Amino acid sequence: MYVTIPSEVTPQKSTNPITDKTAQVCETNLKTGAYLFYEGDPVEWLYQVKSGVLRLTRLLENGRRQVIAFGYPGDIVGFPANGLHHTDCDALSGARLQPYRRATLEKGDGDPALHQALLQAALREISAMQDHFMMLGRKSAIEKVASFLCVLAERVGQNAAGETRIELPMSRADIADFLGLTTETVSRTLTQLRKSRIIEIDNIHTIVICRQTALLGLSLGDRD
Amino acid sequence: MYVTIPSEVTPQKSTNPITDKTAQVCETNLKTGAYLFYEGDPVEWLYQVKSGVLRLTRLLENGRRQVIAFGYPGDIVGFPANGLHHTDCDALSGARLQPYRRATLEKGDGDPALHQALLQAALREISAMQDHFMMLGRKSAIEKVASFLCVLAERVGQNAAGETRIELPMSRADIADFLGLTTETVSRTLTQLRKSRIIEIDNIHTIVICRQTALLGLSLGDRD
DNA sequence: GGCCTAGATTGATCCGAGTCAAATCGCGCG
DNA sequence: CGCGCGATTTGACTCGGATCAATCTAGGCC
Repeated sequence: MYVTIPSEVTPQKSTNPITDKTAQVCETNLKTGAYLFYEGDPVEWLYQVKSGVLRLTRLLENGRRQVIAFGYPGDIVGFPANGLHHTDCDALSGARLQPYRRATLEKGDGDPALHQALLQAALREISAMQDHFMMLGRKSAIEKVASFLCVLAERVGQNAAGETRIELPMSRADIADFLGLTTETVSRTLTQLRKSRIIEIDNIHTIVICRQTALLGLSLGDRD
Repeated sequence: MYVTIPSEVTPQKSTNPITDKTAQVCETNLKTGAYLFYEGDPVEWLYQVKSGVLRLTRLLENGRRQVIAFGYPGDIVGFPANGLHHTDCDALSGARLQPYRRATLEKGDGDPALHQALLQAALREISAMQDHFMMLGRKSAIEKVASFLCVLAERVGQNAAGETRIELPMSRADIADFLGLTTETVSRTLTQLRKSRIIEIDNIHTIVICRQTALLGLSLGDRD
């Protein structure tokens, strides 16, 4: 899940499942907390998330961490760079995954349609990451948090009675490391949004967006 | 040019020219300041930079700007997302470019080797952008500037008498927008590096790195 | 040469987010 | 049920980098 600027939602939803009529390999499962791969591992498979949420992280030598992305259903993770994984990847909640052979992306042998789909996914990822640059480089804490919630609402929000409910399987620290903030700042910002009645915090891992338009405005930098 | 963490230079240099024995299309030239494409344009060509430096930028609605990347010789620019360019691109200095048809990347017809090379370039770009995430999200001003100079030194530095000289065709504002800083902070940080005799500022667009090891240390977050 | 101007530098001040610390919450477990 | 511990929230304070403003510099041009 790459946080994109809400105003420019990609026209063709990345949640469309890749055609799996030719899938040679069965889905696999990954338990909560289990690792799918580590940075430096040789890439043998790419994975499309079918259910659950993955976390992709990188560590800086001095212990600082960056959450590169959250992998939500529809997303494809594990693109190789020089044949190797360049992030760690583990499951925030039990996940079902559809593996695709690395050769399908790189050689295209076997299934041209699948090759094509994987290639397009890689190209979309480049674009999504560029959106994330704006986020990390140029947005304030409240804009970052508001953007994050808006994207999640768009991707996995459950609408009911004019409100949108979203589950946050990740910790505050994960959100902080994704947005380039500290846990304290994430927590304070959520409190601030709650106090201005834009969101409700149902429980730590469930947020209800009450005033979507206001949140969207904040994510774009409108003064409160 | 994507700023990567100096300690993990990609083993196969991205400056290796893609085989152009089968290049159907001649090189094209781009004058300083001229635009190669704009955000939203349909992608017809990808371009490999042969000489000169390109600048890829995105604008946020409220005027804030992010420099996504600088395109140095060997880099490939113009990867499509849903068939469209997702950045503006202009030349910081007169550039020679080798165009490749978009179909060569996406369909692979004609030249499988070229298709393969473009695909690998796209995958390397994903990895390079993840490095940049660490930069934008987790590094201080001095670490950012030091990292930037180290990468440029590695990519295009001219070694002489134990010193490395680098040309900066971009303005301080470009560097700032690339690193997620302000021009003032970039300027102050360069002054600070100059005063601690780690670099010399020959003229505004030429920097000499005197103490490469110290600069590398700063880029990794060692306390000065 | 001398002016003009955009870009760069430097200075003073402010503020947002980080840091450090303490209190609180929530859940698993004996 | 009460305990213990990690995650979260809240508070007080600090500081790095932004902001606002004032030079300074170097080309470009007459």
